[in-house]
Amino acid sequence: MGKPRNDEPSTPAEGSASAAFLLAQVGSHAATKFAERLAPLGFSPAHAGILRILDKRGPVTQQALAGILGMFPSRLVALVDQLESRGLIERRDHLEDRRSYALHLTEKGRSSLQSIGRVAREHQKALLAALTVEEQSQLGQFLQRIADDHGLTRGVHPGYARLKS
Amino acid sequence: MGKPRNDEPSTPAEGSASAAFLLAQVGSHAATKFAERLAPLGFSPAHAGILRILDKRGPVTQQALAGILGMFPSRLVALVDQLESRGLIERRDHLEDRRSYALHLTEKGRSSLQSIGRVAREHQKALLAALTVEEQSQLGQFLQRIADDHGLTRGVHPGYARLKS
DNA sequence: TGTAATGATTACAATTTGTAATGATACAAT
DNA sequence: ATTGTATCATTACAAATTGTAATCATTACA
Repeated sequence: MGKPRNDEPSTPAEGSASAAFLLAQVGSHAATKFAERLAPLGFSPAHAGILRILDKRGPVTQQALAGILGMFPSRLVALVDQLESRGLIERRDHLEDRRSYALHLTEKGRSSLQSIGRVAREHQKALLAALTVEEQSQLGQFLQRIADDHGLTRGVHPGYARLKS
Repeated sequence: MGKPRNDEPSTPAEGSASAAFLLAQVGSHAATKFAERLAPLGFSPAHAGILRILDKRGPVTQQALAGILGMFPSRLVALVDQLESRGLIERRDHLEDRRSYALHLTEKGRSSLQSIGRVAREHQKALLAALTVEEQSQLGQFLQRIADDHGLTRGVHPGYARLKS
């Protein structure tokens, strides 16, 4: 009954699924729940992702933003339209290249981002309620190490590419 | 610099994202990578899920299977067709109700399930390579507790409902 | 019996997602 | 300068996905 060795991965057989499966399962659930909490504010996860990136990486072109989010520029158009019509971001003229816009986060957008942050914290609290604070921190470290190991971009959910507008 | 208290969740600010976000991010990545490993065998995650459930929960009707997977019965038809045409499952007559079929896993299906299991273990090994075996086990326990806490059905990925045929 | 409900399937409508075409602009090479 | 090619945002369009409704056979209930 010793612990499994590294080259002979555990097959948790009955009772608990594999960590990899659980990761996908719980991750999907987390994404769904977060989207549900976001919906009342009129945002989709993709909206939140856009605001987040604009906040962190300053003004960018739509092309660059699409690249970061891993979605087609054509799909970004509608999302940007929606956020701009709500006054959360602005399409300002790009100084050096008149083909493109420089997307800016407005004050109102920054404020929305804070609301989103609050929702995210509530979400996290509910999601991880089964763990002690200490364990939550450990979980976060494990996940961050996995994410880094696989070259995942911080703050960019691979699923943005296919989360509805 | 003490640890955050429970009613004042940590905002990891810079450097590392929140555990909830990481969960969704890494989980999505895990699902994608698993699907990629499965593709060469001619399976989608949904296929694997069906075989898995038939193996564990004996013969079931398509209606019941759709319920378990959280997908529409109409969508299941094509998936079952594909698996049956490959001889991995069978639509046998239901003894008590001639409207429905009893879906059975064949020997060949059982063998495919083993191949899938091997792929899953390779996948897990690669996915969790950044963690020690001890940490992998801990991660699995954390995730299982979260999954149980939220009433997630063991072995059923919420995303099956929208993973391509 | 007959009337409503259920299971599998098919048909269809709605949504989502990827690609290609458009018009304006930039850049590189004459 | 001028011509050709590449890029950016946008639109138009095609393909795939997904949800709903209709169908047919069968079962359950009144």
